[in-house]
Amino acid sequence: MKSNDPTGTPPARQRPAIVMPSHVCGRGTLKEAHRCGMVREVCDALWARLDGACDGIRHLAPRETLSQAGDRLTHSALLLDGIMARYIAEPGRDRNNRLMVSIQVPGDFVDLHALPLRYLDHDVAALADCKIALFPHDALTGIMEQDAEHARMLWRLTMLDAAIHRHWIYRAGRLRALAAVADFICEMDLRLQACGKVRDNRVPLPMTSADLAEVSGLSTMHVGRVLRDLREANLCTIGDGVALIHDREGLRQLAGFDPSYMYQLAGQAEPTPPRG
Amino acid sequence: MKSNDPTGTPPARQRPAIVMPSHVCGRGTLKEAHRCGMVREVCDALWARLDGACDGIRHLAPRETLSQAGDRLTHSALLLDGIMARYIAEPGRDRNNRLMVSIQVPGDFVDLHALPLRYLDHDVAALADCKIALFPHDALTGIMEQDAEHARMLWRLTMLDAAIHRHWIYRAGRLRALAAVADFICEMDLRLQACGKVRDNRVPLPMTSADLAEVSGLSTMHVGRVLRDLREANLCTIGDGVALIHDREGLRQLAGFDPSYMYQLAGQAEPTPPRG
DNA sequence: CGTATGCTTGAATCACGTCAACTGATGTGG
DNA sequence: CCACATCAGTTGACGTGATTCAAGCATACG
Repeated sequence: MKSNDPTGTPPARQRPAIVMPSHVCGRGTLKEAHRCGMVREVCDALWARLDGACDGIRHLAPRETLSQAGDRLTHSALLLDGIMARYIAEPGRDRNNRLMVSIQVPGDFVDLHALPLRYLDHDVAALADCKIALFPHDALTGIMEQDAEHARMLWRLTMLDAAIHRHWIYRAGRLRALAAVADFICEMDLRLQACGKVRDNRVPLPMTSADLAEVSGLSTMHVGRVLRDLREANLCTIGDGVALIHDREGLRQLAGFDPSYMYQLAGQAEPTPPRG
Repeated sequence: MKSNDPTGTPPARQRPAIVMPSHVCGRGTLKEAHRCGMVREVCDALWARLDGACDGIRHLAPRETLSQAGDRLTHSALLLDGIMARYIAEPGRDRNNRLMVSIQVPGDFVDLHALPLRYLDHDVAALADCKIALFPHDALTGIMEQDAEHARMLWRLTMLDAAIHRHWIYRAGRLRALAAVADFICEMDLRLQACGKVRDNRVPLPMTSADLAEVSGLSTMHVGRVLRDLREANLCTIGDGVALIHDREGLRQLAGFDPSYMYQLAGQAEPTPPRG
């Protein structure tokens, strides 16, 4: 299967894009507990249809690769538990020079954009132990054909992803190291709150300094300095798979954080669009 | 109308989101010449439907704003001629600290993502004189309802946009000033080639150093230094609204440019996904 | 017990930002 | 016609934020 490859030799091309579900599935696979975070937006009817379309649950080990750039994909995955990341590694697939372009939390579709695109421009991998639900593209196409409102919602989910992409461009282009890391923590805080993972200001964040470097485009060592500064400023303590938020307001102020780019997740009422 | 406001006073909220078409339109508005660049992907049937759905052509002056973050949008626009940009300006709408998160060339839908999102997280403005075709969201929804294949194609167009977003994240996070600007030029070269705007290696690029600074997250003056370096390295000469490519291969090598993130636009055959 | 992995620290270097002054082209009103 | 303003581009000096390299030190794991 597509695990991380310690031999360093690139996996042969034409790797089987076939997914091996660990269970045979069908109606009743998706629990109400899985309807968290971004996927909370879908209506009951669509959720029921997705439940019927799901044809597998799969577990991923930490650092395990789900798909690579260029793989022909036949399924898309909803992240049920854990945390996953998407990487661009140009040129020549240099592992040490890749950048994280997206991160997914429970309730996110990890690679729904592969439905209209058929293959992706980036790699998808698990950061921690993960559980995903698999949906054949044929079944998703069927859902789109039967109800345009459902098609619009699936589209919308990928557009919320794109809105986050834009914010990441802004972060990388305009924010300094300290503000950039603070901004990322604020985003993860909010997104993990939305799927009920934050208790007592403890944000579960199974990422090393090296992971944060791949998010922010900084060097690992400078990330370490930034984390120390955030800790000494009594804003938050990051490490051991947890971000402990000491001063949420201070952290947001430092980052200049405005959550409106996350639309519903920011907790705003739809009819009154945010204004700066 | 929503022009750039020299008085400095922000336009009153609840600005009319109503678009004033300069012509009354209908079938026959879209010419075959407008089917260039990204929109070349749409099939004849969808193109005909879009033609029927178009309810206005609008001209924009350089620097004129089409819409601002938070505006409730009722139309989406296809760029027929000119060049447009999308900006994030946090916090507090500081014009001098905004970043360009996207750029649109003829054949791009400028704000199709507003259809599932209803309002946007960023501003949209013209860089040069522009001509856009307007499509009411209701009519686009009608197209989606009638043919799921068309819905999938509209979705796909926005996902190609998102793929470019991801590359911009990569550029901002991983590339140094020289490589980043070179990379941007390579992208514009390719995209403007795809809409037939490049003749004799002259890429029409109506952007100032300040615009390029807003693309790359650099200061205006450092952009100036980078442009000088590119010129003295005999790679390309940028200025006066034109990028003159002297050595396309050298430029791509400097940037580490791999166009596969632009999918069809990169000129690859669909059945053989690109591999690095 | 040795060997990764993850975090830390310090010093040297470099890339980029900032400030200020200057040029040349364009436009405007008297 | 000239005086003046504006804007795009350029240059040089200087400050600083981030990278890089090297070394040290835990913990976890074979």
